[in-house]
Amino acid sequence: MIQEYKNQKTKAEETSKQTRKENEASNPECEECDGLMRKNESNGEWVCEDCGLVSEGNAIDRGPEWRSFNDSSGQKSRVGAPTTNLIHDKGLSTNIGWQNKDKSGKTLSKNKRRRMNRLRTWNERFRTKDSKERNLKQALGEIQRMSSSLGLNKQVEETASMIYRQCLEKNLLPGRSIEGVATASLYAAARQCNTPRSLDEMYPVSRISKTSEIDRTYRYIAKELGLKMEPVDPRQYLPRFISQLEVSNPEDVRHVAEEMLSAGEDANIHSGKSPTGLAAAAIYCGCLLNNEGKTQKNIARVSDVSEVTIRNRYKELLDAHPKFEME
DNA sequence: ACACGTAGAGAACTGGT
DNA sequence: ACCAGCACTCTACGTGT
Repeated sequence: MIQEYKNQKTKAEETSKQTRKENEASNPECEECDGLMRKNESNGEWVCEDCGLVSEGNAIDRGPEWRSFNDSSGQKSRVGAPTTNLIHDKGLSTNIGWQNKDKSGKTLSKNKRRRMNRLRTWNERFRTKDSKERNLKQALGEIQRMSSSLGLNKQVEETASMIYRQCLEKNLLPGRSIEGVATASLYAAARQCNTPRSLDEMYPVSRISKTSEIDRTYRYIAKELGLKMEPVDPRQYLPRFISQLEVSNPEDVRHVAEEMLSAGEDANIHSGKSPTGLAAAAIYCGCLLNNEGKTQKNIARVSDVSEVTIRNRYKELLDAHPKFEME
């Protein structure tokens, strides 16, 4: 008996370790240096491991509450799951127990039982009170299913859920399928979270019969919600790429790269180009001018951009910069 | 080994009908 | 709603230093 209890305990410890690991994998990235943010469990703040930046955006600790309410037993009790956008009512709804017993465990009288039944019925009606709620419930399930088979993280799921909620609020659903809007939301969310998946990747995991429907729906909701799909600032990638490159003077390289990017912006050669490509090219310039001896191949590997693109972009950047203008 | 250039294919978007 | 064209990036080569 005791042995069994111990086994259970170690099993529970193992699973909690595992979930902690999984949680860490979905930790947000630092806005300043792209390092991994870690949560300080005592106050719920997110702190960057690399630069020490403290994020205020998520200052509320939504973790479950593990504390003792009953001093005599000393057992810790869990108050509830963290709120999440992934459950249609954010997990905040009331549930009425099915046992017809009062708090001391006594069976309820016939009259009270009938009353509880009525309460349950109405509670259920309010919980999924209209078509929107039921709709949302189904869509969020779809989003989670697709997200997991595409290997997207929780952050993307949450973002997709937010987008879907906005579609509902703005009444964009009528005339469109739940599947379509859910898939489009996930597609948009994956892009916003910098882990994009192509439309062709989305198609097989969705329950959509036509490829073009995802494309069309995505365009529609992006337009209606004013989703900002503007390309990210190439500067955002500099610190991460440079640190992965392991150059001797990261600051100098970064300085030159930023200068090149600014000159490129002034010359308006950045529009339509991939931000990672521009960042990689700017870093290549920085390495050349600082004699870091990094090849295009080195940079292509850390930036996930082809050598060809680096070549094309870096020549444009040089042309755009007044200092290096071709004679 | 590296830099550079080119061709052909493919993905995402735009605009015309 | 559909299709064609676009500007871009990719892979896979070949060439020159």
